[in-house]
Amino acid sequence: MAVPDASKVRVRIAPSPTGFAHLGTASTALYNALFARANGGTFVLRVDDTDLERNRPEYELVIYDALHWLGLDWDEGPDKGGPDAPYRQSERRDLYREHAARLLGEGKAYRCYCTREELDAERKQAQAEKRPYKYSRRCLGPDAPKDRTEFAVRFKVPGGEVKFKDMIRGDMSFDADLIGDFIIVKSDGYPTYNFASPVDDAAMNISHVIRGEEHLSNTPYQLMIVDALGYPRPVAYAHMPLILAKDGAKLSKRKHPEANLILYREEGYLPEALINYLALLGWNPGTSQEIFTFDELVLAFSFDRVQHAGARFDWEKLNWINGEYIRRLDDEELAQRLKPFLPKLDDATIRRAVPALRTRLPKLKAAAELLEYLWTEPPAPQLEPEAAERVRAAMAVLKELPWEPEPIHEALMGVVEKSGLGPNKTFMPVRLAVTGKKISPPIDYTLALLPKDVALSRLQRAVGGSA
RNA sequence: GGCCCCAUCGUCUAGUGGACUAGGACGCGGCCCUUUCAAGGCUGAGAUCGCGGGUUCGAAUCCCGCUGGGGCUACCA
Repeated sequence: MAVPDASKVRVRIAPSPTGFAHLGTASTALYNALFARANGGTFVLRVDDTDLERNRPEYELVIYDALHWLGLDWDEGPDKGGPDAPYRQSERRDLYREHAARLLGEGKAYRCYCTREELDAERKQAQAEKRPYKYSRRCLGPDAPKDRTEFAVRFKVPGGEVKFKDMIRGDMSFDADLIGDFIIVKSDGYPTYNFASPVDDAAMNISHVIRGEEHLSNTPYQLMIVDALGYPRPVAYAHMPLILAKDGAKLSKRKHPEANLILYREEGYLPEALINYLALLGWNPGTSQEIFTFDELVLAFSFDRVQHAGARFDWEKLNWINGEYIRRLDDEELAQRLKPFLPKLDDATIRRAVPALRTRLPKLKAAAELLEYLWTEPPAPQLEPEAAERVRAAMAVLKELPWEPEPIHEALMGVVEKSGLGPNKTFMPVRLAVTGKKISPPIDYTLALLPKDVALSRLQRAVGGSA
């Protein structure tokens, strides 16, 4: 084991490979990464795969992929190795077994042969009598069931007061007399979360435990394990406010699509925009700055400006931030990022479209709707005679033009002027004829992006007749 | 039920006893710009600071109670 060095900042995240990359994991990873970077520390990724039912090895990739996309990179992990390898809890079972044996040997833990049914009955009984439930310690006494072979290991909770420091909430204190003896090793031989986590944190010299608020009440459990094992406790904890759904409920993957990180990439949110939004959910810089690069966040972030209450997720604000980031991208960069969302278009066309797209995209995927007319044949519009006349006038000048936005713009303005009518009297029927929609990029771009012959034939078709 | 955390515009938040007729951002309304849609500029509405008691000359800010929300209380993490 590495020599503990209290001055060194080491933080970790410990996601479970359930086949789903959760928004909360990104949020926690972000705060850990920020803290590590700000303190010249190390960011560890540990895979918490102790639930045989739910976890699949191949699901690790889903998490790596999402975190990489967000640019949240770790220094040590199952895929990278490191001084405290292995970083997969399923591969650290000897360590947990060893520690459980030690606790067992010292009388700080004991085998529990109770069945789930018996335990359920105990719990229901307590509930019926309106008394707080704690395990009865049956297996510690003379009533312990004999001739059974399957057992779990329980930690013998010493009771008393458990105190610790939370960087967000200050001094915390829990009454451990209220905590029943909890299971640390399941009957399948795997450790439970509240055992594996503190053992690993100690073994990996984790200095600061930064995680979601749902773990606040777990902390006394884990601290008792650390103490019983004689390890130094982490320097401090930080329990981040939860991200809530729009309706104020906890984000669940079943009910709330926004819980799924993959969705953001698919919809065309920029990773740096999501990071920015996540940072602002539950934290604020104390200034009016809203847009932050990662490096700026490293400098500005501090736990004492973290909110204590859960924060609701808001698509509108995310869309705004994402739009801000999109508008700030230069042409080439925006074209590159747009490519996956416009598979039907060649690079040159995308590049030509970019200036017309920039201020119109709350997310990259919106480009597809705006440019759909380039790869689909729109229905021919029904034009009023007056509108058809405008289209004919436009066609007349368009025919002789170099096919670029500027000349198209100038020529069309000439047509508008001659008509003595508002520009929209000409532009809207042209737009309708070419795209089939009332909304499109500016008309000069709308036309120029289409091959000239295609554009003209659509106009011709709209006024009745062939080209 | 028990324990713990929390509570300011619809949402994210500023605010740490007097500068608060409670500020900003998103969203929403209006106006301007304009070629549709955006973007941009200006502007407006929107919170009796969850409720009730205290403390104080004075409370969004401190204390107590209540209510409401969330978490933990699993051989899930």
